[in-house]
Amino acid sequence: MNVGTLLFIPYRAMESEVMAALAAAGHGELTLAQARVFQRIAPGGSRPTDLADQAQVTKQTVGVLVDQLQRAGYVRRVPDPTDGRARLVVFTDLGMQACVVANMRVEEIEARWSARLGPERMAALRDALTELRTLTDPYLDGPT
Amino acid sequence: MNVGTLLFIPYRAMESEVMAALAAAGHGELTLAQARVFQRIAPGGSRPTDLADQAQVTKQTVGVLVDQLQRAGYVRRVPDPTDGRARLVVFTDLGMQACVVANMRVEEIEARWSARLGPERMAALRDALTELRTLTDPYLDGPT
DNA sequence: AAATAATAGTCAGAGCATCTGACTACAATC
DNA sequence: GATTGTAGTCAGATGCTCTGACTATTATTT
Repeated sequence: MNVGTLLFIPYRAMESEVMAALAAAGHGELTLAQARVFQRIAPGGSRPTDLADQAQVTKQTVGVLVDQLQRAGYVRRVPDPTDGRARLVVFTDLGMQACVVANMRVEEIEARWSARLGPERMAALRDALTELRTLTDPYLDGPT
Repeated sequence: MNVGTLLFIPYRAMESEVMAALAAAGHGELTLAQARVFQRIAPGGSRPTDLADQAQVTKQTVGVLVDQLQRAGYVRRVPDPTDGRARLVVFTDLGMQACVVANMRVEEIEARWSARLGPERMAALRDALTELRTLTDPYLDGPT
């Protein structure tokens, strides 16, 4: 089985489980596509263009998804004080709550993985993946 | 950065590069969704239902994508000799050519990753991911 | 300072992917 | 032989994503 598929399996498993945790916490209206943008919003807010780069979709797509997130009450758009053309997508209180739910579940999953592999191998896995970013992440020189 | 995202980055990079290699080899009409089903077809043929389980989409979706692959000449549907209800999706010659192109590129990418990490860490990465499957792969008890 | 080019974002329209629900055909079980 | 389960398809609807065109603002050039 190729490494690409081996990467995909746990990635997809984590994603599914986090979506389930969100649904269980009352955020069932969130779709996967919305969540993929949502999770990339920085604590201090992010520009739609940056979100598009990171999620590897067009900025039009991000625009649609941010519209939906905004209508559902998870984010707001505020003007970017440093650039009159830009706007920042920031969390609302509801959005931050969802963030907490998701992050807690991510930690739980990572703990489970670590228990299976042992702390050293888990750390080695993380290190290896981090190093691969230098080869594969087109977005390494990202925004703040 | 959470491990889920770290898994996603190289996965997506490999996928994109393989799609580019296919396009460069004249298979530019293949879409990502088609390829995700296509790559899971076993050498001896696979049932649509199995493909759906592995790709984690509904069998209706697989049906649509297999229709497209068939129309494009990459696969054929043949009756399953062991079960009158079932059909097997098998590669055509063109399909096998595309397979070769994809597999060669996968090997090339894995070699590049291995060169970066060193053979031991690459092997450890593969081992760790394989072991995680026991926790995360709903499809471990798969078909032949 | 004015003109030009580049960047951030939005609007409109189209196509593809995916789902739910309902259905047919065949197989397995009782 | 009747019932239940499984493989697959058909139809309809929704959601995601894209390309192309546009406005507003900023940066660069002359």
